[in-house]
Amino acid sequence: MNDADQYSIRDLADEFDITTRTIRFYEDKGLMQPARDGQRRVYSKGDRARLKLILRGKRLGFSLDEITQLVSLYETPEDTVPQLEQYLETLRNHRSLLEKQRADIERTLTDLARAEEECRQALTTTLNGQS
Amino acid sequence: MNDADQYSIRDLADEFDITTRTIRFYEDKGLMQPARDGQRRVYSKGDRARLKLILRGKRLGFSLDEITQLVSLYETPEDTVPQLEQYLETLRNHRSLLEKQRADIERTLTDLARAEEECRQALTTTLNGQS
DNA sequence: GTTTTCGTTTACGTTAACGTCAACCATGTG
DNA sequence: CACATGGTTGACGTTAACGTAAACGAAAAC
Repeated sequence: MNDADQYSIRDLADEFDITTRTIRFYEDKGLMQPARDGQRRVYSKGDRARLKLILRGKRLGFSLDEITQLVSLYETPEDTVPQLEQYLETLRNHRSLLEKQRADIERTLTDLARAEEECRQALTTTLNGQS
Repeated sequence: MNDADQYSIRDLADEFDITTRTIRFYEDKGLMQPARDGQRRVYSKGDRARLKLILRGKRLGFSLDEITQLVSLYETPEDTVPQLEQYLETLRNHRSLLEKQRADIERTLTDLARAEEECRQALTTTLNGQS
């Protein structure tokens, strides 16, 4: 079951270092809909990519509800003009949110860099025996 | 009570669009220790800055426990060599974590840009009447 | 002077995101 | 065939991060 675009639930759990419970939970929440071989879940490459997206969203601090939105963004929307425009709107919102978050990170990194510098200064001073 | 580096709990709650309950909760967790005027909490400029840091951490998806670490990083550590080295270590860990997170954001932004492009293509195609 | 307006403590309620456990197939291995 | 292995569906437990409500104190407004 390891070749040909097919993954068991354990394959994915091990690869991404999460529990099978977590994966089933995501399915409960409607985030994934793997195929079945009889009773067992069978995951395709697309399912795997989708899970990857979900976990990326988690790392970025999004809730599962938000991730539901985010993930559905990557599926091609319907072809009517109002739907496309709605879709574009949602895309823009998510982008601006992420850009704010990136700015937050930049600020924090700057702060950390300053703290590191001060710390190194203190270390050399201390090592030189100056009280 | 609005001038001279003094803020009431409501001032801060309104400014940062959170509830007073949240601020008191952070205090319970040891994240803040405002002064008191009799029974009432009085927040200094430093307290306000600290709260700002906490909220930034939240936006970045950190837990309050992690934020406790992060915030304490900005206070000058003790001056013994092992403590300074421990401090530097923690700083580096946080930095690498944030850098990973930034990379995640870049990837997601790229994906979003592609989705936006496809969407705009679809829009012009649809507007041109091509089925 | 009393009645709003803020604030305080205490305590129980709630939601998201899983963990944990039980009871039950299915299957392949000795 | 027995049984160990891996998966499945409930169902209840747990933790973090607050929400909400009660019961009270103080001070500011009418």
